[in-house]
Amino acid sequence: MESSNKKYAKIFKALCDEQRLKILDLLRTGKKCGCELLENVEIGQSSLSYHMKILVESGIVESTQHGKWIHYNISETGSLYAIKILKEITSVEKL
Amino acid sequence: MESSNKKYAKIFKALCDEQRLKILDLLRTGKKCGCELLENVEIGQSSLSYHMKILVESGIVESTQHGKWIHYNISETGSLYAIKILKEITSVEKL
DNA sequence: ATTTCAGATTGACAAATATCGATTTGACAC
DNA sequence: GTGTCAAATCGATATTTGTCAATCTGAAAT
Repeated sequence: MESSNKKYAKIFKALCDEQRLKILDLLRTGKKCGCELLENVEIGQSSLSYHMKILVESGIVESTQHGKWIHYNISETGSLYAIKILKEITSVEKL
Repeated sequence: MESSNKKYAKIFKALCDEQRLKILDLLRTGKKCGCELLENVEIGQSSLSYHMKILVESGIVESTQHGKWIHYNISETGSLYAIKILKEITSVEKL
């Protein structure tokens, strides 16, 4: 319960950067590869790769390799988990 | 829609630090003043004040002054709003 | 009006983050 | 194999964040 905070912080850390929120927004219209994302974001390739790693490790985004491309999409499981956690940590205990 | 990302990032930024999650957890059992929180957290008074400001500005926590004490509590409105935003940004558009 | 105590603010500093350009890796074509 | 293109990694750097100790502010009590 104490140490879950580290895990939870990691999830919300994925969501506290403007670039990553922009990327997430791009993914809302469906699965996209890195180079597609790169065209719609104002950062370089290495920075994009850095952000994608954070998003994937948070569980909110998942990636699948298709040859040399990697396709990214919003993970429903990961998203629902994040929502569950958010509800939990903001719920006031009833007496 | 583009610039809301800044606003959203601010909300999730409140949740991406272990100390703040710890504080939120303490508030789950009810309204508490700063000095009470201070006793249960391993940081100094100025750091606590810094974190409380971030939490309050995110809308997830609200504060009320009682004399020289300030009471903090989890805001239901703010929490519901955060949940709403999280659902939105992770929802995949249906065609 | 002085003292006391809760909380905010300031200045300094270390650690973590986000960025870039350059290089490396890995898959597919040729 | 060689070349090509997507993505990862590395090294350097600027910015942001979290922390502390010290000081300031503001309310309540004496």
